[in-house]
Amino acid sequence: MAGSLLFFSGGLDLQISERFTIAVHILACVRYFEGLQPITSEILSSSIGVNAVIVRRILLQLKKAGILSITKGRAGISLAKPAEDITLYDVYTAVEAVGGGGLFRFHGNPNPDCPVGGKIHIALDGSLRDIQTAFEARMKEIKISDITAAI
Amino acid sequence: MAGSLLFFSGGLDLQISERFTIAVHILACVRYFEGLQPITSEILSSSIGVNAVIVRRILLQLKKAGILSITKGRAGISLAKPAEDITLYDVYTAVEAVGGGGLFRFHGNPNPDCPVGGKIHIALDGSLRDIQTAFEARMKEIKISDITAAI
DNA sequence: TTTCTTGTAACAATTTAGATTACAGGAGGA
DNA sequence: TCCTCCTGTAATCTAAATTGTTACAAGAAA
Repeated sequence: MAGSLLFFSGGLDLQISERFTIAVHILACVRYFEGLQPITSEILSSSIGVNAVIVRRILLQLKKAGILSITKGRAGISLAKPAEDITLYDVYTAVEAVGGGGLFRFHGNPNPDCPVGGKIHIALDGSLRDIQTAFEARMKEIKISDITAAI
Repeated sequence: MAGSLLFFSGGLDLQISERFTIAVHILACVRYFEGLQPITSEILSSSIGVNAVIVRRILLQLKKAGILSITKGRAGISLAKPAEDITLYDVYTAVEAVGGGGLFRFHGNPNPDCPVGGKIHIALDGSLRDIQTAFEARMKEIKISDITAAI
């Protein structure tokens, strides 16, 4: 098993974690409560039902992606742009883009000496990318405002 | 946190594991070597670069899905139908359909007393389903024969 | 300056996948 | 029929990742 190391690494990034729906929940809350009441990670935490630190970590990712504005001190969480301009794809990349692995995980050590093993990567990659692209395209069509409209 | 249990359960099935690309690799091998040489889980294991037991487990899933025919005794692994009739979606459902969770994981305990938390589920589910559908639709268009054609 | 809240480190607990060993039980050839 | 090969499957282990939790430094506003 310790034979042919591939350039692919054994890296495991899993796929879409709860972070994604949590992030959407956060944005929906911010949008909904903006102007009505101060929004803190603690409040978000209680609406979402996960630990406040988890919320803060995701908050940071959304901030880094330019989706949220955050100031310390008293309650300073707000959308950095209109909810109509934030797509689920934006949220997905903000929150999930760790290692850039995409949806699929490729097994790490196909045997290069096997006619199939040596080419499976190149033979499959294009298709996987197509699928991922279709997935992302649909995500780009759905906006945070679409979600909040249903609330 | 042990407050409001949702009907959603805390069930976590992760998403697309290596099983998927391994399964495709298996099918490509079977297709490629059929008639040329006997195919065993051991041989597949060495082409794929994962343990033979892992291969066998996936073999069973593919068999259960009606994609492969397997007999015990000597080398009896073959496609149960033409490679043109096996889509990546078939493989995906065969291998990944554990619990039927789909691509997304929903956080388990949104607060039902919060106007957002109480509705986030219903507000998001449709969109998530749309995205998943787009993903699956593209998968249905790609066949094992497309993969082997590139080998 | 005081207070609130973010930003972040450190670590435990949980979960999942894949690796490995072991072995019972068909299937087919000799 | 017997022998051998290989599948089917359980049990256990390891590694990786995610979430939960505690704790605290630092920034912003009142």
